Amino acid sequence: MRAKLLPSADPVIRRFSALAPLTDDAFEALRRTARAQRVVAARREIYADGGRIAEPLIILAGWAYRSHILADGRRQILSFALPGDLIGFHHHANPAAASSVIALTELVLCPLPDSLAGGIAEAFAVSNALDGVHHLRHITRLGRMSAQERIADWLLETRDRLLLSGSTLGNSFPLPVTQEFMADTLGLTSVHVNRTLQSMRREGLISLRSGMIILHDPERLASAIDYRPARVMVA
Amino acid sequence: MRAKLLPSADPVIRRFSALAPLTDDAFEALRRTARAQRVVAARREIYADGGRIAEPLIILAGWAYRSHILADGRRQILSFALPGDLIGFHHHANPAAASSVIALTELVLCPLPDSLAGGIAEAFAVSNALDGVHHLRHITRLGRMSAQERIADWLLETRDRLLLSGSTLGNSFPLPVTQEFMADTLGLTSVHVNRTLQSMRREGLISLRSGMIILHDPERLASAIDYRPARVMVA
DNA sequence: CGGCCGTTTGATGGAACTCAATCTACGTGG
DNA sequence: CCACGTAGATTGAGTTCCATCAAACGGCCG
Repeated sequence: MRAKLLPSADPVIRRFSALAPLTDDAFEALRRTARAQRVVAARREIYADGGRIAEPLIILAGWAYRSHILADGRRQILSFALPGDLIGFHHHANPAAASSVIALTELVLCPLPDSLAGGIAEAFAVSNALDGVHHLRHITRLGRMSAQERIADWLLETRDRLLLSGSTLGNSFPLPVTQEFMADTLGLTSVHVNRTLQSMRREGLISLRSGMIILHDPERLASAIDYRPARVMVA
Repeated sequence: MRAKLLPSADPVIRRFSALAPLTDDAFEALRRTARAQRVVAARREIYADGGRIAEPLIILAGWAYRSHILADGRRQILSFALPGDLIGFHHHANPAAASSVIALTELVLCPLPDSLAGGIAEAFAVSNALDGVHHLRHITRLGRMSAQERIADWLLETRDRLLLSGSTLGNSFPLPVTQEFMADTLGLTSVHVNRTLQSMRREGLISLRSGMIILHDPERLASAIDYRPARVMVA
């Protein structure tokens, strides 16, 4: 376990201001709420499937995942929540969680700012819409792509999302998921994920070790599967 | 082609008042806007992928579908929009369509009411949240269910959605989709959908002819795959 | 140093795909 | 009223991804 720094509001501010123009007051409001941070251990459940969503939260650091478990134990991971992401945010009263949200890594969370003025409300709406778009893309991924395409497409999407909050390092980024998690995300088995990753390494597309991944040529990878970034607003 | 009746606001009113309590004014507003109906021919595109969403619409009658096409022609159908459903509704400015929406059957549409007071705004928010839940369920369906489970689960969900607007007839309901469409929805090929449907017929689970389907024992079917209805609010 | 979690490898099986042909229902024009 | 065209459903044979089962391997931590 490495030394723990106090996470700043940086990823959040970067992401939200990329989603909507924010005023200085909005920046200040985000910085203020980020001070009210709480830490959640890995594997802790944040929202339970079917339970009431107590309170929306912002992720300052760490990854969470949303999942659904079938009666016989099969698990589907629906999405990941990354630094700067919003979870449990809804436009209607008494929202029930449609799935569990669980901390994948240790998580640093903070509540929503008191005021959503200055563009924050718009950023939240866009963030929500982006989540929706990612869900739709995941449907296409699962329904109509091969194992290698699913992995490549998901890696590129994850990279784009991390770029938004400045959480990448050149062509590499943290990937704190086991092959088992990847399998449950992409509708495969961990054995097949393993073999597919190996073949992608052999082809020189990726390198993967100790929780970090390198995409050696994201553009080539993207054009190979005709990947294009998600968009929720007309240019 | 059968004689065409003027579609009433009935399915819409039923559905929305099931989603949120509506005032008499709200009923009246819905009835009023339903008179401004327009007809769209089957196969006509309503929103184009990536294009700007001109205007949200309500479906008075008919089915539409949302789909995404890959570069090599593979198609994934993301969802269907049924009578009483809302399409193109967003909480942020300048929304871009994340996918095409196309009329599956002939469609009767109307615009949103002038005022969203009296519970309509809340019903819209709940309707949107329900769509989101259905997308998540579709992810699980595609990622972790067998062909027969996918079909059964999707039929049960479609039935529940039609029940909301009163568009079923006992245990049967209209199903204006070819096996090709079902395949592109469920991540299968039409050949395999055909064989799976046949086996379900042989087992006495369903009957299917001329655009209508009968689920002979929805409860048995539901318990066989541990199906449970979608919910977006705590009881 | 042992236990555990995650990765890797091998052998085998099966659910679903592909390709291709036939069948059926239905609408259309002669 | 019937020949014809077409879209969709059905059937058959062969194939391929990906799943399953099982075991071995590697790194990390207590």
